[in-house]
Amino acid sequence: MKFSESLKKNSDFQKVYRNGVSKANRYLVMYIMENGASLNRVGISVSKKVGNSVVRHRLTRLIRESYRLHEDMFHSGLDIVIVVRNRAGDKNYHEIKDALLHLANLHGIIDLESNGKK
RNA sequence: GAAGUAAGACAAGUGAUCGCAGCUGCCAAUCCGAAAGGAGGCAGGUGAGGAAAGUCCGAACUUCACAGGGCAGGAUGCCAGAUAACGUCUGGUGGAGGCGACUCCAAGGAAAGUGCAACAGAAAGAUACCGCCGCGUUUUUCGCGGUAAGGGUGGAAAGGCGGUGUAAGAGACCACCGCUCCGCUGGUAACAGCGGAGGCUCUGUAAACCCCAUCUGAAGCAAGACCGAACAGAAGCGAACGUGGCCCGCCAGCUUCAGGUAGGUCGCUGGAGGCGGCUGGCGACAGCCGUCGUAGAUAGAUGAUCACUCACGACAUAACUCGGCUUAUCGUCUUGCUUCUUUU
Repeated sequence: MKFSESLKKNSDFQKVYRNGVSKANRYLVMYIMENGASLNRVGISVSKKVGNSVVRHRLTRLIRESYRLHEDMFHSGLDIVIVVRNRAGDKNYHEIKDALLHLANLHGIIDLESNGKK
């Protein structure tokens, strides 16, 4: 990913959970916190309640792919944590992508017009 | 052809675009570096499973512990073999099921001891409820005694079955079968066959405690090895400044050392390896020859979109590596064998 790296340490996740702003819809929960850097850092969390290893890996990839393909639209300098809710287990790419963009729009961190030009 | 049984193979496919992780090659130009090289870029090729799962056994490897012996705990439990090893596998023996192919079996010990056996039933290491027989009484009834052949209960009722016998019965006696012991024969053995003797008096349960025999040190790749910032530590040096009348000392600084945190490198994939052939063995397997190169991430890589085809796609994602076991699973195909039916 060009403008982003992944969020790795547990302490980073905890920091975002504690200090960030959260919004949710049917399938996802998104936590946002400004990190003061020029890059975005993205973390994805899928609980074991959602499904077995295959389901969890698939959801992680769908979210990562959704973010990657729409990276240009996101504002930078943010720490983003995306938590998958239980009912998202059997959803396909388009539903996950729409959920992700919907949440980003709620947070006001994306620029929809740049997508229209592209 | 139908039904079944055993063994094995596969686990939707093709193309295009974008994306991810190692590897190989190239890079005059960007950044770091004295250089090697690295970051980055481009190209090529590779990239999860039959169970990768459960983590139930066994091993390899690593660290720690360790004179020797015993106890406790744990595991295994017919015999012989295979194997690095096993609780796995192979071939047998015995038992259970099936017409059969074939499948299944924690398959040592119940006179060492303890426990448990609900309910039913008269009685569960002992018994007489009904019944049968005898005697007494007697219209019936009732009482005493004998009896396990019959009924009923139960998972299980005192060896089975037929006869002799008897008041009725009973291994009381006899034949056959079974059980235990002894001998002989066959077999490496489990065991089988034959012969003889004995009693048939004492149920089941040891995936209940237990007894006997054999095995067994612990933890696990987040094992562990190496390099190694920062902070704090030790030793040495210590110009100037400060403390001080001055020296030592302290503070600051430099050098070295040990320690081993963040981080990095290794462990990390070529191995008791796959495939084919020959030889030995009933077989598990072993030996020899040829051939193949097949993931190594470290918050954790296999995805997305579009198009087409079909049977419309199950269970499920490597994390040090092997050998097994168990469990989950949409379906497709191959081969051997069995039973039945039809045709010749």
